[in-house]
Amino acid sequence: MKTVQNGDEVLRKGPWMPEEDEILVEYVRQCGARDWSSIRSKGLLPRTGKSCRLRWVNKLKPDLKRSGCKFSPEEEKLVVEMQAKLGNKWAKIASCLPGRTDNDVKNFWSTRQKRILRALQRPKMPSGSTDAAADTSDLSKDPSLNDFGAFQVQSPSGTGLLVPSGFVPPFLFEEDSAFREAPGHMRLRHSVQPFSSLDVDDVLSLKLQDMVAGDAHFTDSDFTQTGRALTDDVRHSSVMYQHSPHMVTTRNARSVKRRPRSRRDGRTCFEHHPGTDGGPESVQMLPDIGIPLIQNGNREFGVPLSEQQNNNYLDFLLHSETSCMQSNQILSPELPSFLTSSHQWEKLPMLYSDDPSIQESGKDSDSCSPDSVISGFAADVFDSLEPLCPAPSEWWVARLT
DNA sequence: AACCCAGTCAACCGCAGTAGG
DNA sequence: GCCTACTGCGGTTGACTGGGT
Repeated sequence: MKTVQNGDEVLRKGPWMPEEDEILVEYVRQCGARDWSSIRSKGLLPRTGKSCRLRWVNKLKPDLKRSGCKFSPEEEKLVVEMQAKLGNKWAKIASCLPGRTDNDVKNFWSTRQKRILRALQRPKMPSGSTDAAADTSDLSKDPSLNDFGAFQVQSPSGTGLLVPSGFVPPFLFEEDSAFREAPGHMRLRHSVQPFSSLDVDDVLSLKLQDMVAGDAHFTDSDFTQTGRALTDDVRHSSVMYQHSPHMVTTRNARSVKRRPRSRRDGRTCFEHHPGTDGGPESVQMLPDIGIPLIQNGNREFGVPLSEQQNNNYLDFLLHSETSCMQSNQILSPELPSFLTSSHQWEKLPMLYSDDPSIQESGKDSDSCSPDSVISGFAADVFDSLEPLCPAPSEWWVARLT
């Protein structure tokens, strides 16, 4: 219990005592749930009006579900749906959930978000990879993996989200004429402006189909409507990421994947593929934009296309993680995405196959960690990268502190 | 048993909207 | 119209707890 001297008065803060609750309940019974500040002015309780109201609303009000009562699946579903619809309007959402307060909903949501963050941060290592798995148990603490295998999104409040680079939604990348090499070609931007309207929740709640088809998001008018877009938030880099060199989109969010292409001077550039910018055929690109319907040995696994189209990005991530972990596979996007353009990379799935013969054919290293895989590559793999490309450590728009 | 960590919950803080003087 | 107090909301923090090591 904390007390604060406020002039002649002593204000009490911290946990409420049962006696205080009784006084408050009695006050509400007599005077109604209003004039909270008069509780203090009448000398009933040494608490601020705000504190009294909060205690009543969150704890003492009749018909509240008792604390510890977990959200039912129906409640969860409703919260998720309403949050997608309304945003963080906890009070509004809570009003649709009998017995729940805005605080309940808020806490529920933040817990859920943490769970998601952890799920996204958790590396998907093949079984039997012991040390490597332990060493990378938290991607965010592994700078080398960050440099090659992940991007981070940070909310204005500073909460970071780490996403394997292969999962980087392509719309996070913006075409920039300054980087155009020639008509039909473009280099990957090194200083991509993050679309500030895309905070973590935006990304995670996207419908996969929309991501590919480009129907739902990110027209210029959308940016205008969001108000925040491309303005201060951008300058403050509320979204921080590391680019995934083979994924680029145009300004109007036609999701386009451009595969690295060798140039005569040895540099890598990215070729525009007409017909991949949002038409129906683009749905077929789901696996192609880093969504892991990936080849592994002779198998494909991942989420059926029909299901992908119905899921949002978050659902998809969790689903794919689960399915891949169940089959002891590693998601290919966990690995350095730019290397997927290399022929050297093609043998990587073998490392993660559960078929020993396939494993053997691809194995030239004891460990299966992404780092060890990278170090196992021939040096010339990196020669094919864009020479002007800054070091991975410089890819960040800003570094998490 | 001690420690660590994640999850949960309660409460605070700051800000914005509103009503009343 | 301006100021002030009140109220409500959303973000954040810190205490507590339980499970795992």
